[in-house]
Amino acid sequence: MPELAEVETVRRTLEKEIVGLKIKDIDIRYENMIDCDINDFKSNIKGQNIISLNRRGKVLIFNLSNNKNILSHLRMEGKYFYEPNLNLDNKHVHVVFMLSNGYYLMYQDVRKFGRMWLRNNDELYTTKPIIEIGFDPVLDKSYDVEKIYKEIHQRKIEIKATLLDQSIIAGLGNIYVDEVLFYSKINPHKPSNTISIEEVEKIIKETIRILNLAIKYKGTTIKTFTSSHGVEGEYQKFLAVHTKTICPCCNSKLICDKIKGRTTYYCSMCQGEL
DNA sequence: AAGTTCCCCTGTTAGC
DNA sequence: TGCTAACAGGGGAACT
Repeated sequence: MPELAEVETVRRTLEKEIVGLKIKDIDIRYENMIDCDINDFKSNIKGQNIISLNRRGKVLIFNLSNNKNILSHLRMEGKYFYEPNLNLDNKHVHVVFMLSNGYYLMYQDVRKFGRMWLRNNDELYTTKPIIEIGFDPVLDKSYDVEKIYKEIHQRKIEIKATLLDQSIIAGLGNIYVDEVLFYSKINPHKPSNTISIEEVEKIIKETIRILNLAIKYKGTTIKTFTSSHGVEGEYQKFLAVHTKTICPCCNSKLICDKIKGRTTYYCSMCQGEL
């Protein structure tokens, strides 16, 4: 569920809380969360200062004083809590960082889909997961429309499925991709190889506009299966089609179906035929 | 190289 | 009431 806007909101919140602090110790309670040797992970982190907190696509990057970085992908339900007390009753807390000011940074993930990696500064952008991440619509101030058009146009799958692929445009997930396609007036089922370069430009501009607006409102909070104690955003008030039933533009009934196994909302009137 | 399928997880909900 | 199966979904791995 956290998409670029939510991850950026988490980054901004955490940045104020933890940058400058030292990681005194780390407790990994669910080992599959870590994508490398647990002991290497621990020994490389313990005793390091948190220099900065960055982001690329949906990946959080904790830059440490030993030129290493903790990469964290929240996937579906990952959340960070920064609190003075350790909550051991919470069975969904899988990683605990003990900080130099006595506070705890706890990573909670009900579905356990999240992952963490450890990368050196010099390999950060040339190894997975970040090497797979394409144009970041919020961080990258310029883009090559021709290149993005080519990457989209050479695929035959539905445009929504292509936009969910982080290697072309990064940061869109199931909610914002529906919004972007609605405002771009493009049917999500349209084959990617029938998308024109003008439509690609529209998609990029709407992606930049919508993600920045969503960040302004601290992301979208939609009721998931679990009650969330994480960052509560406001952007759900501005959603045009995702989770809605009536088109805000023409008042016709929205269509709700599946693309790549993802629930998809769109207006067949406003977003045209295939 | 692109596309397809399976898999990881667990809380919630529909169905019997 | 209690059980089971289906479902939700981002992305990686393996395979075609």
